[in-house]
Amino acid sequence: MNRRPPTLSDVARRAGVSYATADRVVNGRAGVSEKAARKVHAAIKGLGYIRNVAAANLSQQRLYRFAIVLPSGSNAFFQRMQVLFAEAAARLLADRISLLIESVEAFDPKALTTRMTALAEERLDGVALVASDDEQTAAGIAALRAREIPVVTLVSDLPGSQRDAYVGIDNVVAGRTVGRLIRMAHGGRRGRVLPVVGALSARDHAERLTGMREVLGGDFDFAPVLEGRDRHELVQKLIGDALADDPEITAIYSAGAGNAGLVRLLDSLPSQATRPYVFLHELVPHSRRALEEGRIDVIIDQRPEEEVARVVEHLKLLADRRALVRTDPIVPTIFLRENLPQAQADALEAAG
Amino acid sequence: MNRRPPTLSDVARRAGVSYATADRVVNGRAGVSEKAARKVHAAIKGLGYIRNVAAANLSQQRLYRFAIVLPSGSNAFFQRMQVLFAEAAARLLADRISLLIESVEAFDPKALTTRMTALAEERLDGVALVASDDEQTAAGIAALRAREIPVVTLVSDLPGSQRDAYVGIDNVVAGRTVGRLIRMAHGGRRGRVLPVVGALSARDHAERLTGMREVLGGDFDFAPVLEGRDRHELVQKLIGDALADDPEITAIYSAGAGNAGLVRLLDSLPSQATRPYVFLHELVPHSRRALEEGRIDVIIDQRPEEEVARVVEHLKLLADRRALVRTDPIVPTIFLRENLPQAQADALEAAG
DNA sequence: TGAATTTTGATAGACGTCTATCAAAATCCG
DNA sequence: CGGATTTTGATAGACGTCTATCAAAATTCA
Repeated sequence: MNRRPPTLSDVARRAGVSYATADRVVNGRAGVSEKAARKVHAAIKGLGYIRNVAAANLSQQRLYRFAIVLPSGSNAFFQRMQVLFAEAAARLLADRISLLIESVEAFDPKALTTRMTALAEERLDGVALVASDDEQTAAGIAALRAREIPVVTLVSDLPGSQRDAYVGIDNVVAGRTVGRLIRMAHGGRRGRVLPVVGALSARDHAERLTGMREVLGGDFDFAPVLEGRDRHELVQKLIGDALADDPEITAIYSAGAGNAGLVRLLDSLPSQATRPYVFLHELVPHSRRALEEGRIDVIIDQRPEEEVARVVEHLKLLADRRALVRTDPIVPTIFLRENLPQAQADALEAAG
Repeated sequence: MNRRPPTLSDVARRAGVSYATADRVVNGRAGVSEKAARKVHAAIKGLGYIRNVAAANLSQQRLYRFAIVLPSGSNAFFQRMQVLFAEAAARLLADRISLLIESVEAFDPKALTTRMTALAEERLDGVALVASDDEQTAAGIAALRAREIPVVTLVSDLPGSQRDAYVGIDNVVAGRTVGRLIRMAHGGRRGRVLPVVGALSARDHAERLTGMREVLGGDFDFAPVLEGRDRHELVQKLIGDALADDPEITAIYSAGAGNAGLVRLLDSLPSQATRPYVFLHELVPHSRRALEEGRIDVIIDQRPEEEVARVVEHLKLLADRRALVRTDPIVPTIFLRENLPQAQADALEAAG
């Protein structure tokens, strides 16, 4: 019925060459005539030969070594991501995969580049990093690639660079999604939206606003964009002032971080007054609590668990020189009070 | 720096026993004194020994054989699932995992049980199946478990049975989510919801309605529940009649299948009239198209891609007698026109 | 104590691939 | 044609685990 899968010896036999020659072909070593190579490839195809990765890894005592570079700091989202990578690392030991989780100062391209240069010296099988949008980082990626180390960008992409893949959401799509939700929440009525970002120069934040505007078009108007630098206190103060100044605001879209400040502010509002609809990004302990308690309405999440899984999957495939699967962007996920993931609750609490 | 991971020989040496004894301990074979077993376990812990699965599988020429049992028929959701499993099967060959994808007549517990009995005879390493809610199925699961074949339920659970795990959404949660969205879409105004299911006796459909009612509470009222038997024509006719009879309806929640009929009906409505909000389940070609064209508003999806990935992950872990990870239910995902996954579009078209 | 039983040790071969080596054969080039 | 070069074949050992076998040692029990 189903007999044993063909081995490389079977391939060699069918191709009419020696095992050594077949081996040279599949491992791309030099010194094989074209004719022989063709015969081997034909045999591989004919038999449906698939290299036994387990045996291969065993024979080379292969240990996959991947480095993950995350921005440090108090950002709850990246703290969560770090926890998830640490958990993954523990699990992956059984598959002989080791993750070196590194932190670099956030928003510091020089620090990132320095770290990348150091990593290029190590015998790594792949690197994942949160790219910042500048040439230094692009050069760092190129340096890694020059040493044949695959590179995956995470959360924030650098499209012009030589990275092998990007794992993260499409921020324009995320913004459009929020736009649609804002429209829904207004139930056909017009409204006035207060956009809040970390900085307008941050590509991802800007893209999110663009997306939102695409959907809300001319029907809605917008208060001036606030730049909260992703800092809790600043976010809290700016939004507080804006709401006090402008009673017409019906919705707040916070496209950046620093949302603990936003939540604190909402907390301080008189509870009987109708507050604006609030939309923000990333499911972390404080945003989760705010959603559960009805202080905010929607969280758009990029599902870091899925991102972590995909990063590892990509790095493994790249290291094995296999084709990538699931290269489509992560779909931004909408969390309401009702569909909050249960299991995460504990993990989030423990982490935060 | 990082030296080679400990092998079972290292464990034996440290425990002061022979390799053979250590091997007997880790593989649970008889004929080992308690004292020796304790020493070996201590050494395993002390060294942080992790069995090299690659080597183990190699030595046993292990080929994982999993069976996936899906309901056949024209249901677009299960058609998609079948495609996803077929794709996964091709990929997994490289990891020496073979998936036998089987179909049984939908809604036919006897057919399912017969198939399960047949599967219990095969040398399988695991079975995943869409459980139906009856004792025959539970007995079938028990029969598989009696032969040490792990069982994972998929999409539809059977909590009382001996299944090792369930992969799917919590339908009450899905219903609550829809409830919240209906509430949002009404922007604070009251409304009247038309619930449509395949059958009220179908546990998942009933649970979804329960969830929705929990959230909409007393503020909304409900038209009588329609039972469309998951058949396009019936669904189309019933809803058409209901809408004609009851002009107060502001929203339709279709918790079951047969939504091609719903879409056709919406198509036939006069385009200038304001139609009710429409919420339905499962992203498949016709529902996707309807959402893109603005004929419906929201699709709640259980992300079959993720379910497929988890099923395989669970089966593999169960076969290796390792601990399961990610046992929390799948989170129902909200799709709006704006956050439809791009890459899927082609696959869905190709499949449907 | 002595025989029966249980536990332990030592070891060999297999799984499929990789790496390396050396000799033999085929091809190239002046 | 003959020497240099390239290509091929044959094969051995390693990776870590599993399975099996056989003999030796320890323990149990009458």
